[in-house]
Amino acid sequence: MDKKELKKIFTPEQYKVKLFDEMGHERRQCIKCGKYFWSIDADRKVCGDTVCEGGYKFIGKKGKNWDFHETIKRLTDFFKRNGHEVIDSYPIVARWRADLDFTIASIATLQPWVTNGTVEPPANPLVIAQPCLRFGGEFNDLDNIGRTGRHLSSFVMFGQHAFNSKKLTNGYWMDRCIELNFNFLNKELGLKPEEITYVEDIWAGGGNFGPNLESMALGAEIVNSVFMQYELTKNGYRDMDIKVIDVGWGAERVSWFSQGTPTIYEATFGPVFDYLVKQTGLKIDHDLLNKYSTQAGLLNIDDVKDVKSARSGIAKNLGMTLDELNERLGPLEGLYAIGDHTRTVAFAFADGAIPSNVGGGYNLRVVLRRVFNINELYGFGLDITEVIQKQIDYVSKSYPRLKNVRDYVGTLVDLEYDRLQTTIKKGKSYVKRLLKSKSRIDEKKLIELYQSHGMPPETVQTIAKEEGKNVEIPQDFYSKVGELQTKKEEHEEEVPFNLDELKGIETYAEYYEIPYKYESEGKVIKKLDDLHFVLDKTIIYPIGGGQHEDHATIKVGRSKGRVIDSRKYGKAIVHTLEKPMPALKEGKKVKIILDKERRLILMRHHSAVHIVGGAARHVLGPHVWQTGTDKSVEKARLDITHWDNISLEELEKIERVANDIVMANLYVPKHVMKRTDAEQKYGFTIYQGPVIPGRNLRIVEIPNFDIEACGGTHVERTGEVGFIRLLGTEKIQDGVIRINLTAGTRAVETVEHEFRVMKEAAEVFKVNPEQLPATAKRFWNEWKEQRKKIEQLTNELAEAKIPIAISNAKDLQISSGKIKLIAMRQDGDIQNLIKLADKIASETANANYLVVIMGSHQGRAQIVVARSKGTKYEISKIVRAIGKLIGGGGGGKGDVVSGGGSKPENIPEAFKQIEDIIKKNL
RNA sequence: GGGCGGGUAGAUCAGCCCGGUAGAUCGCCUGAUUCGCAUUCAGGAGGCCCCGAGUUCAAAUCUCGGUCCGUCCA
Repeated sequence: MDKKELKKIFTPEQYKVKLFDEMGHERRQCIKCGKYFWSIDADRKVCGDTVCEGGYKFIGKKGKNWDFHETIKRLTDFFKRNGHEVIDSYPIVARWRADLDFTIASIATLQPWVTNGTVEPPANPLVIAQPCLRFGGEFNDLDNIGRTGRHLSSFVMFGQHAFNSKKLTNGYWMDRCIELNFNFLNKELGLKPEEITYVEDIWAGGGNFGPNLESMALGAEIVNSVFMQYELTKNGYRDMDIKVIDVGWGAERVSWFSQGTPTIYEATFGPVFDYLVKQTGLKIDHDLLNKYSTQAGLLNIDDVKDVKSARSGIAKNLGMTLDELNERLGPLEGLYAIGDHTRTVAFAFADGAIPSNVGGGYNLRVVLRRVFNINELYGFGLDITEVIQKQIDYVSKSYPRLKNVRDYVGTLVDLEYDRLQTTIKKGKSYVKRLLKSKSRIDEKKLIELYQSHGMPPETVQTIAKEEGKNVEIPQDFYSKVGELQTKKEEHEEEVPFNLDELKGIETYAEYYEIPYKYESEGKVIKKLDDLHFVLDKTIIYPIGGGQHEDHATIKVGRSKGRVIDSRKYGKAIVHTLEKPMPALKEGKKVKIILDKERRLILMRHHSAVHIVGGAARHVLGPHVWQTGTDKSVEKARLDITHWDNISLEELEKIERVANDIVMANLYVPKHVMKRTDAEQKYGFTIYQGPVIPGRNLRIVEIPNFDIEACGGTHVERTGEVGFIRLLGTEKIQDGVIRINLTAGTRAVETVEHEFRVMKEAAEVFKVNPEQLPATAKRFWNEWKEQRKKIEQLTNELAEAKIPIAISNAKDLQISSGKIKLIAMRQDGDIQNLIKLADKIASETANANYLVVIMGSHQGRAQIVVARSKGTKYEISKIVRAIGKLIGGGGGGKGDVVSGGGSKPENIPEAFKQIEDIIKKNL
């Protein structure tokens, strides 16, 4: 359904809320844009949107003058007074969402579980001052940040949410929502009733849609109240089970509106902006800025291409060209962008995001690099780490968690700066080399430079200009690059049976009760086919949370079977048999005898991963988050966020801390609790593992060390893990390090294996393992020396033979004249033979000599044929012919060619035939 | 998550397409020039060509796998 079709659904009545009725708001159509709006001002002809209004009217007009923090406080207090519960903000890194890297809206924190009804809302109605990140998309091209005066890559969305369903009766709908909205704008923000208009529209997204009302005043859209009401179906649409009020107050926008500063940036960054101006000594042309800002609202950012043309339109209105405008406002806009980007980085770092070459971390890298580039471009000379620290100082008044990153901001910034410098340096020298070797760099090369070496075509062009060469950039370069992007194929996991059969079937997970229960009974409640069945309760753990599944022997009466796979589908746990078992029928009782060894290893590995994760956080810092794990019978692995490779010292430290926890033999309590309670009690660090749906969370707690929501099987006491051995680390991607480890018996085996390897190596050298490194080094060096000496000696030996060989040359008559043939036997490395032949060829330069050297080496025959330098005999033919005789071939180009074969015993015969071969081939 | 580029002397890189003697520049060492330094000249040392497997008479070069570094996109 497109918007036109949707519009038919919404009648004016649907928008007519109680407030409009009571206060006498009338519905009219905007003479500019044609949209319908509600207002009590009878003279009003336009809807109030910026474009229709002809620009911003609030700029330069001091309102309530709320800064960033006060705005949040005012909003919070207002809604608290009006029956809303205040919820702590979620992290900006959306770990609970598989489909998002970052939190992009306040409602995202409640999706999908609250909005789909799995989980009750933490409160109803509620408000949440949620920091959000938006790096791209139609509304937020990074390039435009700083230019439009109102766009931010990070912002606080003050979410006002209410939920309505049969069960959720404490919510409210449009009437109350707009009443609150009006009261806030009027009584708190101080707007006159006639200044406020409400514009009708339809919101749609994510398969849902509903009406919405945009609150406008003084040429600005202040907030959009969305009423999520319908969901799309195959045949149309229907009411949602839970209707949701989704109002996202832009804290920065409200703050800006109340201050009337030229742009949102002065209003938002507060003292940080003053700092930036002071540090750079930038002189701001206030007159121009004010004029520009009033009109900047007209920049139609729905279409990125339009920003340029809209800007030149504004420039024209201001009586200058676009270039002039860019020149005069450029540095200030750069400063705005730096303010925005550093704030974003501070928010992202605070919740554990790390710049990377993959995923959301890449966005962060791009943002940081833009900061460096802008700083350079305008010669600001800002200390970026310091700017970020200033942002932390300011923002942490409302978001204290930002302070956690103080210690490592500098490390990350420096690391990223160095990386950028290296990339630029390498790219530059590569481009320069290309320019020297090739006369022009074509489109294909430009794309390669950009995609593989990070060199934007503009930079390539600049460098080329410096070298006095011209490089043409295709107009549609970036879209061409985009086209090359391969579409990714999504392949769904194949299920060997019909999932519908599992509807309403539930297995009780008995494995949680006592982790050391190895025998139990269950009843077959569903048999899907010969191999797959479901029990009413089971101790066989299904694969999940990175932990591999249990195996078991099962008995039905006297017949036995093996369970070799176990998986969870919805609430049912499906076991897979090794081979069909006729005795196993629905309704039958089954005895389960768990594969104890396997369970123990998996359990130890799982607990060990928690312990090592805690140890890594302990040793490396609070920025460490788990991004993935795998626990198999052989080993376990743990992926964590960290900006650099883990050094051997750090690894040893982690191993020691981990084993300290093991030896402390701490009790590991597990408790199932409400998701919202767990979040409140332990914080969001419980979400280390994969996304866990559902109302309740199982919390696995290693007291004062590591607390995670986790559905795996775990030891009762840490001591049962036995021993943890770290195998090593690898860098999966920038910002993610994998730690491989083993625990318990496997750890002992690991150490045994390491010891054996070392012992065997030491035995070869006949030394103590202690002396192994020194001895190996010595042998290595000696080997290199001796290899060189051998080479040198064979060289000398060969050289000594040269005069004799030359004097023994035999005259040979061929069709084109006379030649002198040197045929000699020399065993040894082919390289040496080649060198010998080359020397003879040099010494007999221009003298019609032909050299044939044959010999054996390591059971194989080798031939080298050479000609006097300066002659042009086709010797590759000769070597190929000889090669055939000794079971091989040969070839080459130049004065020396080589070949060989597998039959050294034929060498004497080959020598006999040499003259014939030469005569035939020359 | 997907794609692309790369790993060769202490450093920066060429050679790879099209298999056949492993190179350049800088740096280092020695000698000459110089009162000494810089300079210049002459000579020299320095390479498991990332690792492993395959193809081949022959692999830095071709194929496959791994590893490390870089980069772009979603």
